[in-house]
Amino acid sequence: MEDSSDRRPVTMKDVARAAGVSQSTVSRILNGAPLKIPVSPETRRRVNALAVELGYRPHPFARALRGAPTMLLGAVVRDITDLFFTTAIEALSTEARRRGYSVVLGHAAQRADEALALTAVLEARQCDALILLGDFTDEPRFVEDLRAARMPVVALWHGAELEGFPTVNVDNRAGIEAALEHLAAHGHRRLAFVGGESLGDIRERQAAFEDYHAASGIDLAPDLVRHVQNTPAGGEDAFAALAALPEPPTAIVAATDVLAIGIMYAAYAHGLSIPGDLSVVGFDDIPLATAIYPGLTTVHMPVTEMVAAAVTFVVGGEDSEPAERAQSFEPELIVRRSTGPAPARTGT
Amino acid sequence: MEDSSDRRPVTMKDVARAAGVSQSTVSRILNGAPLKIPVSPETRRRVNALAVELGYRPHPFARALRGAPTMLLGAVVRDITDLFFTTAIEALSTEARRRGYSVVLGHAAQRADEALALTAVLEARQCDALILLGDFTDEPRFVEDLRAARMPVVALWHGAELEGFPTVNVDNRAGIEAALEHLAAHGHRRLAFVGGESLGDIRERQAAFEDYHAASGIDLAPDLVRHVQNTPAGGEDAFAALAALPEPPTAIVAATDVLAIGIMYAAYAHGLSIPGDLSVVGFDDIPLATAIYPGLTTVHMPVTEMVAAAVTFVVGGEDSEPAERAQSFEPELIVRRSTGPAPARTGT
DNA sequence: CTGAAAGCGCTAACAC
DNA sequence: GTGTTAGCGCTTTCAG
Repeated sequence: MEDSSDRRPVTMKDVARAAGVSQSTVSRILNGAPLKIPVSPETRRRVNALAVELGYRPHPFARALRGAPTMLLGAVVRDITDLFFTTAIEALSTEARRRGYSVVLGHAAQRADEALALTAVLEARQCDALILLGDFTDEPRFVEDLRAARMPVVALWHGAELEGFPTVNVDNRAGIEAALEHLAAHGHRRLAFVGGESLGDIRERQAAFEDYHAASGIDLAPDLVRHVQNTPAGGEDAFAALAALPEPPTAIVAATDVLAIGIMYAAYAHGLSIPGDLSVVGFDDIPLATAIYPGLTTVHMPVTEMVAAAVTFVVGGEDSEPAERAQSFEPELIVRRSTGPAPARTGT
Repeated sequence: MEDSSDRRPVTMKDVARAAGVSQSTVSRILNGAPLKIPVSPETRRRVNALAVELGYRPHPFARALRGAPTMLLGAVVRDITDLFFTTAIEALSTEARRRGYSVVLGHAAQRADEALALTAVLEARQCDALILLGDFTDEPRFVEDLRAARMPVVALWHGAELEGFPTVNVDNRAGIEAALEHLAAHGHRRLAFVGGESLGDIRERQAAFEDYHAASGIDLAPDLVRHVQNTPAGGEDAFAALAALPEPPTAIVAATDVLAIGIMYAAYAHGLSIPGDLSVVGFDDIPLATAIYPGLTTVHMPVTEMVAAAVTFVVGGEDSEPAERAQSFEPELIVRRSTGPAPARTGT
């Protein structure tokens, strides 16, 4: 059925020779809108058949050379082991394929000079666009390089504006407020906040937490706001510190689910029950959130939609163009079993 | 300092014009081994300086067109949300960058036809090589396409041989045996095995589990081997089934840490303490394993080395070439707190 | 030591 | 309708 002389890739020239037409005719037929360009149906049929039979595959680099898009999307992720970004990348990969793109991974290493090297690789016209996942404000040289690069860039979950680039974010304030109102309705009056590095989303979530206290007149001891590494281990550290307080909180708002998981484990290890002794709220709604006992109450984001919006920003819309340079999506509080009424023991 | 006419990418022609030499001279200078090719030191110096000053960047596609490697590694992952593969990808990304490569993600979608589409993208000479992460035997058409593609392919954690491709695997049998001996030393005589889809690594781990029982004359009720989805939720399902048994196991061997996590949660929810009432062993040693209460005893793999070996297979060794077409690495049991003596209640 | 020229696979004017 | 011709940015003979 197939030619067994399967040595060298089949080029247009091969197809042309086989069909007895010129190479450019083959190009026209294989590319142009089906019936837009003037070619005889007969030739068209013959060439198409031959192309399939010979197993012709366009060579993307040759096309790219001619100025065609590479159909490659560069994804730069702050920390690819972060469970949240893992799901984000899956969504991105799916959305990219849906549009015919592939994703080139550029997980930003710890070291600044590596992030730099990254630009060189990704910027070298290899990708049609760059998608930043997470906050990069602590990588100023990298951002500077990006600005110099002539390539569409979008910042996803950067948390705040990234001067000069379109951004797609979640309304962190609304998410935190929903969580706090939920806790308040359950009688919690002594709340703690645990976050990772004070960047982007985290910073916004913390600000919302603090503002809520100020607005509702609840006293907020500085000890109740903790910064740790954004890992379960970090969450454990934070719990340890909070549990050691003279008057521990009855509820903890974690800036991410990853932290919440660590907090819950540490609470169990400490002999507490959840939500009996302590309520915990997360943020992100990673898949693990449903699989963790007793189910994590958390703030869900429309990840798929956000990713789609980001892709639209950089490679152009599917239908209508996005209006603004910065898009914000509304999150939703998902109430599971990790939150409940404040324990009675709470003092006046 | 910099030219402000920062419009179009700087090509060799630009550098040549600026230096007053021919474009081919620029090519020679910018590529050839530093002093191997005959060019006057003076010209060399001037061209190099100009290249930097103008911000010249080689265009990889033009090079690729000429037959140069694309420096792109395609990574096809069964399930990119799998916590284990997440760490694997990070390792791969790091190793790739170390060698000057970038990673193109091709996470295989659920649906077979999508996995197929994958080939078209990755096979089209975009990548220098393909790295398969996980088992793909249930995707025969994909594997078939791979075989037809003229591109180096290696299977990492495919679990068993992949007919025709080099493979890099862990010695699953040794890992399971270490776990079982550890449990046996603690007096456990009634053990259960929980695994995901019976593919690759999972199948091997299960076989080792069963063989161990046969060899040591321990009776193994069929009910004690469960297959569930490879997620924490799957682990919970498995635990529920095992706990409902007339004589539940005193220890559970999970084929992956992800499952172990679900099992542990379900055990807590069931009122059990670990390892007091139940011992749990995992496999993989994902980062979460240390961050989970009370610390998961699990089988660790030399991920970095394995990834490096796989890359060496497909893009050539750094120093010496690997001898075999299939490499196997030795795992190591990491004992944490999720395993302990079998509870006294165990019947005779 | 260096320039001219060809060509990688493909697209796009421009002829006929 | 279809062939011819350039040329994308780069490497590589082949002449000087």
